[in-house]
Amino acid sequence: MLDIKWIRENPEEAKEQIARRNPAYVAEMDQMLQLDGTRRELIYQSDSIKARQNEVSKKVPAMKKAGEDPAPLFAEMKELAAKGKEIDGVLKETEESLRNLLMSVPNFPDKEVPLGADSDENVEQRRWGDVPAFSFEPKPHWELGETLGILDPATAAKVSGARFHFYKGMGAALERAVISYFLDVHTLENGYLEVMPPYMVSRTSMMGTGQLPKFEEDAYKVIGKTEADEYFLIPTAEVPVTNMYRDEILKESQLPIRHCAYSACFRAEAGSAGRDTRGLIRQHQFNKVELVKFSHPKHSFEELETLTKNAEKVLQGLGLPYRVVLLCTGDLGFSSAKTYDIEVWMPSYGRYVEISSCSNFVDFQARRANIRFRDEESGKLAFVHTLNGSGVAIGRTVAAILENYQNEDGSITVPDALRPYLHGKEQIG
RNA sequence: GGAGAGAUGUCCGAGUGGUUUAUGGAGCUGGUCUUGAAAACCAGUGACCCGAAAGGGCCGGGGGUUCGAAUCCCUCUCUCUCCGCCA
Repeated sequence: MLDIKWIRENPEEAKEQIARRNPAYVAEMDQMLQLDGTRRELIYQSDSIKARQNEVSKKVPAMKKAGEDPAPLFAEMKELAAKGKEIDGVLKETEESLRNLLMSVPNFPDKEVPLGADSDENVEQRRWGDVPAFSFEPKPHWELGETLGILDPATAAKVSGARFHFYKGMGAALERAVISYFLDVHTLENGYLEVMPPYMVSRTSMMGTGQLPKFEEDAYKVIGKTEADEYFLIPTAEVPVTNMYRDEILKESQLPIRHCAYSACFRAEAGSAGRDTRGLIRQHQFNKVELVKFSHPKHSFEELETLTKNAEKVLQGLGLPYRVVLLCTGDLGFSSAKTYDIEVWMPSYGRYVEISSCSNFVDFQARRANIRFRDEESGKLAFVHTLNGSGVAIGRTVAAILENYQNEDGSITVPDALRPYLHGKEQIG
């Protein structure tokens, strides 16, 4: 959520900044300013009436004490109450409209984010590792997985539907090994505290991180005994882990807080019909290790750099070639001010494929979720900055391992780092 | 699922219809004292919203009763205690 106070004080700059993302939002910014003006006028009227009510009401006990009859005052009081109720009704509607608008406008892109329409205009930052040169025609991971009997989408389609997978035997073990390896790197080497979050969260939590209200069709909703007994399946562990600190006031000395979390993730993939229909790339349910940080505003951009490097480290550990791109304004996620995507080399695609997205949300999520800290210098409460990134997506990692480590006979060499997690096994198939 | 209790400012915690402009502590800031610190004492400081300020509003969310609600009623959300059930 953007800061309406800042927008009010810097309307032109606010419009310029939001226009970098999409000029269509400029009109919404004007609408916001108008609603804010109305709101403030109504608050002034409402507060004036209340002040008068309090003033008169204070006279009543004094008059009673003096033996006077306070009844003549009651006529004005009744009138004030009726007027106040009317104004408060309009005020409530205005505040609701303003809030809805504020909740549905995306974050300002950071000034360093390059201007661009879509992913073609993202800017490559660096590459790591050598793209493997095969002496044979490399197979896509879905073919390798089926031949090896370790991936079974057909049975999953029967049991659940499209975009689900059964992992079997060494496939399941490999997925599990990758999860353990990533968590070990992040907890033991990168200094993150592991948490295991709930997979179902409240509507309020989904609002807090920005998935709602705008992207409800992308989420799976779970209804219990009654309509009010409503949960959302988490699309990422970012949601429960960020909301751990919702409505909390942190001590400055606690910052930065760094958490890593493994979770299954659930996405409806609305609007992506026909894309990546084969293999592990785009599933309704997938596994992911997520990194989440709560930072002092002063240091959040440095924290984004280290977060990204922490995520890169696990790919380096597995020897998977990747590149890092800085997303342009047109490709930036709703809540993010600045995002680096990490893309792993996928031989079947003949290009790099997104495997992690590392973002600094600055105070956008913290304002929605009301996550604050006491600034020791000023003694004031201020919003923290939240960050998160995949560290990294498990299914896509397994796909990348199968493809990059495949041998001509269809077997897979197990990367060194994973062997301890697979009882020393060096090869699959 | 049954029964009960509760939600007040950064934290603890008073307040059950009208001088409460929300007691009182703790914390934080400044001062006195001290070689320094602690303690003690003095003063200042409270979330959030509107306002340039003065000031006003604001006691979990929403609704109601009343001339007047933190206080009474309804409702929602959450927390705690006991009982039952259960991996």
